[in-house]
Amino acid sequence: MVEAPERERAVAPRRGRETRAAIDAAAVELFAQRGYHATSMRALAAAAEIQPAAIYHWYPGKEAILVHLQDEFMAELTERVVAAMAEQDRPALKLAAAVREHVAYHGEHPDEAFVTDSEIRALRERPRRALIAKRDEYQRMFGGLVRAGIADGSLRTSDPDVATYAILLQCTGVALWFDPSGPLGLDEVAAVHVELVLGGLGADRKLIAAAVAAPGGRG
Amino acid sequence: MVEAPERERAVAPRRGRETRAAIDAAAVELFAQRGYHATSMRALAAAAEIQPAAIYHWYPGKEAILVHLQDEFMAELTERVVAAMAEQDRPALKLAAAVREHVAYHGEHPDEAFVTDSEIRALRERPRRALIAKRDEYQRMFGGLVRAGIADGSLRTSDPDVATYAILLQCTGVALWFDPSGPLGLDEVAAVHVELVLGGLGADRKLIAAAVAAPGGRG
DNA sequence: GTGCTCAATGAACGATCGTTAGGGAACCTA
DNA sequence: TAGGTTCCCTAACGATCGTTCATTGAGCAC
Repeated sequence: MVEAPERERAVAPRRGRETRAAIDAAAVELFAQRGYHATSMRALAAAAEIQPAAIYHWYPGKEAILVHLQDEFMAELTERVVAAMAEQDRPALKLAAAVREHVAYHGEHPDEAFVTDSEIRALRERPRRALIAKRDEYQRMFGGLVRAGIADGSLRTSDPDVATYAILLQCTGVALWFDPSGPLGLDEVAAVHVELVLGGLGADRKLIAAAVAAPGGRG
Repeated sequence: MVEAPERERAVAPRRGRETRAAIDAAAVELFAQRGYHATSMRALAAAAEIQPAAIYHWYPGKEAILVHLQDEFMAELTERVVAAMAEQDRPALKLAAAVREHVAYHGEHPDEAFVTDSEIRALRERPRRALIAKRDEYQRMFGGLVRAGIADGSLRTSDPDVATYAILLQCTGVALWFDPSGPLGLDEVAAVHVELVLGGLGADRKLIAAAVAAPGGRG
């Protein structure tokens, strides 16, 4: 029998769980840069330096990568914001801490934030509903703080729901434009947002100054 | 000769320019709902009730539909906001008018707004650069108003650039959540945003009340 | 060293993608 | 009514998509 000519196999080193991390990193970057549908499994594999079929050892399919990424982001974001809120007592200061942490986390993880927000529609019914439920619950936290601030007289707005949407949108948007090498640091950007949010809610200057000054319980 | 059995041709009525409008309408809806890359030319054609090949009579390709849609939105938005600004004299009131018009237009055309904002990355280099240039110019208009308001002493912020980003993000976001059948009308939502924006910029209550009250020069 | 699991491979599947070729019916103009 | 143009069709192109298949080499337990 004639032996088939030994073709070299381009064997990637066996990296175990590191491979999964490489897939995740590639997915975050490419989904954010080009979008979920514009990113092929082959492009993902190339960025992770494996063959396309190897992805299926770690994930059941393309959508599962997206779901994993979004779930992780929402969980970590929620945990950090809840923790930041817990360090304050007055509603307006809780809101300020939440805004500060929300901005900081979005500035630190802009790609994850962008993918989580913008690729909801890429999900099929079931996981989409689940993610939207988490997002809604997260938003209700902020809404509750706005209402509590109004109730105790420190805040004021002609519509708490609209105000809540506006607050979250401007803070989430930081992920779209913040540049770590720009003139302002993340904590400065966060402070500006605290000022904008509380100002928009009619807080008095002393309260705003106090909220801007307090660095998330670390002071 | 044997005649081939006459198969029925599914002939759509000739609609001329109406067909183009149907393609545009289908594109706005489907691009907004599923995303540009997730929308096939076949899906577009089905929604417009024509065959896929007919699209190429009106557009040179898929990207051209997106470009047309985005250009039209940016042009109309800019025109309306510029006109609204022109009806006021003081910077803070110009800003309020711009915010009001920006919110109104986004509330009226949420799909177009969303597609224009979120599908920039789907464009190839050339049209992407062109759209980004228009968007940046539009943003600079708002930035100029913020700075002018600071210069004349009616507004105040610790960073005009961050404030400008925040203003545009919260107002643009109205396209994401506004529901015409909801409890608030578009002009009410716009008024809330005027209040939030000017409040965030430290305007005094009299100024805010004046800006909220003035319905875009019609009073 | 023998057997088993893990992590990865090359090759191929059917489906769908954007696009094009070529033709024909409807409409306008003269 | 003849001729040209407009509008839309059917059919198919090559490329690429997400995914599956059978297989293989490395490393570990006994």
